Amino acid sequence: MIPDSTAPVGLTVDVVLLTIRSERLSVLMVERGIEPFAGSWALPGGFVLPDEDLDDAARRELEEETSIADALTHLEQLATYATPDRDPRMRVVSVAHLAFVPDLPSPVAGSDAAGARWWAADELLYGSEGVRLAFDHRRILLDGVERARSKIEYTTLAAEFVTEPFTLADLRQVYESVWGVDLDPANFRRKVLSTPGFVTDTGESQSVGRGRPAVLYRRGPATDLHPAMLRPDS
Amino acid sequence: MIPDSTAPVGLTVDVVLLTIRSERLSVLMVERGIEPFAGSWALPGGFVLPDEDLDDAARRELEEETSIADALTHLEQLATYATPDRDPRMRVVSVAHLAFVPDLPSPVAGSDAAGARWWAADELLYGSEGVRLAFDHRRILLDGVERARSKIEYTTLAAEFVTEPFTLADLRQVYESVWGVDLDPANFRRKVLSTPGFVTDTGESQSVGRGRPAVLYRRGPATDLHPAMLRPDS
DNA sequence: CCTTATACTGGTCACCATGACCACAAAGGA
DNA sequence: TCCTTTGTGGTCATGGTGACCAGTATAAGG
Repeated sequence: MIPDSTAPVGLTVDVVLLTIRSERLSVLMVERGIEPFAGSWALPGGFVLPDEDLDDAARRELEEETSIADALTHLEQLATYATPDRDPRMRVVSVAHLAFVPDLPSPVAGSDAAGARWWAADELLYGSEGVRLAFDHRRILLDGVERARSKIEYTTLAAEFVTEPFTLADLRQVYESVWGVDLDPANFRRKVLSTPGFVTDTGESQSVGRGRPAVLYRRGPATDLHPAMLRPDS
Repeated sequence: MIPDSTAPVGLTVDVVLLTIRSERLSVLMVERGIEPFAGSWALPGGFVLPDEDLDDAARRELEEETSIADALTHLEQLATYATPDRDPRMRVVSVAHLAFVPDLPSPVAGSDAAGARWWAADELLYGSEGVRLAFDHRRILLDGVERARSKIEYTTLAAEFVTEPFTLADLRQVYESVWGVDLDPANFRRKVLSTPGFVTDTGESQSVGRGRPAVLYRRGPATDLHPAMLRPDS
């Protein structure tokens, strides 16, 4: 019971910060300037301070490295990664977190790290280019994307990806980008409006160029979807 | 980036091991013999060895403390708890795991710890008796039970709670115990049998006293339920 | 100015899963 | 031999969904 046979371990947090950019699910990454994995892209994160809670550390690191000062309305724990050799320097246990923000909450400027930018998730995960991810961050990113895909099925968290006010097409675009499918506009509308508290009508409408103007909505008080939004096969 | 400002942290695993005993959802607990929290009940667990993976540590601790040698067919990570003052001795980060076993896989004998026994989950969580739980293990247990409740909705993991061969009544009892509801036998049967690969028919049947004998089944190859098993309101 | 393309809105219809039942079968116990 | 109990098989109404169609409201183009 006494930790005499335990090696020193480092405790870190990493954040999978997702958004929708140009109709694509995107993730914030930081280019590493030092070894190991210098030049590779890593999830924003870092060591947890003494007496600091995990979610506090996640928010602080996001602020320091990427100046995303936006109060993250949703930050949840994703999973913990502790494979002994995942960091060549020492044993490091990383508690990964998952967060959603609307498109372009801030232009990722004034960053502490060498460089921070948004990457399209599938480009980073399945792109043929020689993009290199640090540590086991590819696995973490895979788990984060999968968690996001299932979370928007049975919660209203998809609305965290859009700025208020938004149209039902905006919200539908979130589902289509995260799931990688096309949804029928009419059926999607019926589903969202039949869920009490998912969105609230503002009465106003907006035209974005071609097509009939769409009614504008805001996020409603509901947090769960019963029954869930069904994800099409492919 | 360099961990110079980090305090030493201890890394532990804790396991929420659930089963069904006497038609009640039950959890394996260990009585602590030493301070802190001597005399309180704790989840089985302990420190992770150097170069040891988290799930290996969880299996080893379960073996050491409770002699549950059964190869756990399902052991999943639950969540990580790292509140700075959760252990009065030092900062300890605990990665909680969740596992399901059939009723009475072994009588919890030859235990390393002072005492290990099964507790009915609701008795431990909401009982009026003066049962004391160590550390933040009440919160971990709450999260584990909630995870189990939702997991059996959309996976076939409920079958991990029964010994083969089993009747549909046995499987239904799992859902009723975990969810705390009553299910219609006929509708439950239709749902299970209409899900390909949930269970496989053995052709044999068994009589357990009163009532018509029930057909015996084994676990099928399916792992997911589409659509999910619906949990009644209350 | 009129036509066309585009996209949001509103509706119908068939299908499927489900909940609430009902009836029968097959065992044990009084 | 009832009678109770429990598993099995079925019907029926309801609600959510996918597929589809029609109408409306805007911008772009001739």
